[in-house]
Amino acid sequence: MRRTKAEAEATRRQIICAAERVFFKKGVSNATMEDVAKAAGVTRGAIYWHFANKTALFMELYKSVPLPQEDMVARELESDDADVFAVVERAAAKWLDALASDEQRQRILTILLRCDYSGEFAPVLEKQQHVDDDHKCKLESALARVASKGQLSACWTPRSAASALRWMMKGLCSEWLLHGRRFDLAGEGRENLRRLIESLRGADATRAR
Amino acid sequence: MRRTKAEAEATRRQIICAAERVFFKKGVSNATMEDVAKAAGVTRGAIYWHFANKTALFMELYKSVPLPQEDMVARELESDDADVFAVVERAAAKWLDALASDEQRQRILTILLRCDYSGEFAPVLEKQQHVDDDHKCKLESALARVASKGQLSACWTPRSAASALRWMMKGLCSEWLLHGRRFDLAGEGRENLRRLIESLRGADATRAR
DNA sequence: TCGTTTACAGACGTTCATGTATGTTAGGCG
DNA sequence: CGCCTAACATACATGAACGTCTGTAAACGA
Repeated sequence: MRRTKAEAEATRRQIICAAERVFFKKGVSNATMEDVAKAAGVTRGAIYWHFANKTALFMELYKSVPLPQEDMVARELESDDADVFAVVERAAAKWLDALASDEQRQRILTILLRCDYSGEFAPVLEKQQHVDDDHKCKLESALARVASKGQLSACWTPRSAASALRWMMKGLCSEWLLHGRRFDLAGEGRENLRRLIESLRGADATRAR
Repeated sequence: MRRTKAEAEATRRQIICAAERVFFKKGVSNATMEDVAKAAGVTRGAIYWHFANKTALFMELYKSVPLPQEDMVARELESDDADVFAVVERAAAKWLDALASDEQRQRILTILLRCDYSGEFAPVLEKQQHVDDDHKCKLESALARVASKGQLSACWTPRSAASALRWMMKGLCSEWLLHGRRFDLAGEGRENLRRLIESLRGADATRAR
């Protein structure tokens, strides 16, 4: 019953897919390898062949999902003449659309939000921290350029504006994912984003449409 | 070695205190009753005497910490002539101060942020959801009254403003607790809150100090 | 075509945490 | 003052999950 290379790759994908569903349903720490094996229609032996342990499986899921930061710090942000606000709004909206229409991505992000990062998964949290820091820096310096052109409302500093944007995005997604996706993420998310950005813009905020 | 009532109550508190430290360090799911017992200087027998199991211990911790919502939906908010913005800002700032100066509260909230709510702890998450909903409603209706007086900026609706406020608070606290408390929570938190609220206020935002 | 290795299934041994059951001692109460 | 029970400590039984080891049949390379 030796499988061909293609078949092996297929079962590997089955295992990852099953892990995603099981982790989502029972939580990472409560899920057992046996659970994942059953859901994938294989035995634990197969899983241990493809992955070292549960941590490795989790890492695989973590690697497989694009985070909002990757989109939001688009290269365009670095160009000096870009409309930073528009770029950020577009990128965020695009990412929200992608999340809203991809159930798999929803499950994986939910898993990442719910899981316990103490112990074995601590490095993941640390890495996430660095990604966050980096994203914050990029956003902040872009907003600093905006401010130097006098296009940032007097209410805000580059730093606080960057924080507000990031927290808004995170709060939005967290609430949507953890509280049962009870509102229209793409619609309301985009709307709220737009409102915040309007507030960040200078005096022309009130005459914007 | 039968203890007096007072002594028993003391060991009970020791256990809770130890659980807090151990849960914080190893995470709820990775922590064992033996760990907690050692940290408390007792045996597992003592813990099982005072608590049914680890879930009960966790619930005890959950009950013991005041959440920001309780302060933010102060009764003052319901009074019709109150300055809603000022009330919210003061309540939030007060809560941030309390958190920043109380390490125990920090640890407990960190535990609650990190832990895996699938399975046994799911009810906690649900309850949290209802508290959140309730808080959102209260805040929203208060902001609706503000809007009816024309004191809410044209950029915002009551609903989006309430969301923005809540997400800002959550993002602020989450980042501070999960990323190693690397900034001044009370100071920067209050500052950002103030900026957002200034943006929520009407046209007088720019002439505010 | 034949040996080797891959891709698993299944069995095994071990660890480890949990919950309970029992033992023990002293406090509180009549 | 003596009994009962509170407040634990200790010992025990159980089971679940893990990781490994062996078996095996077929794919793949030479």
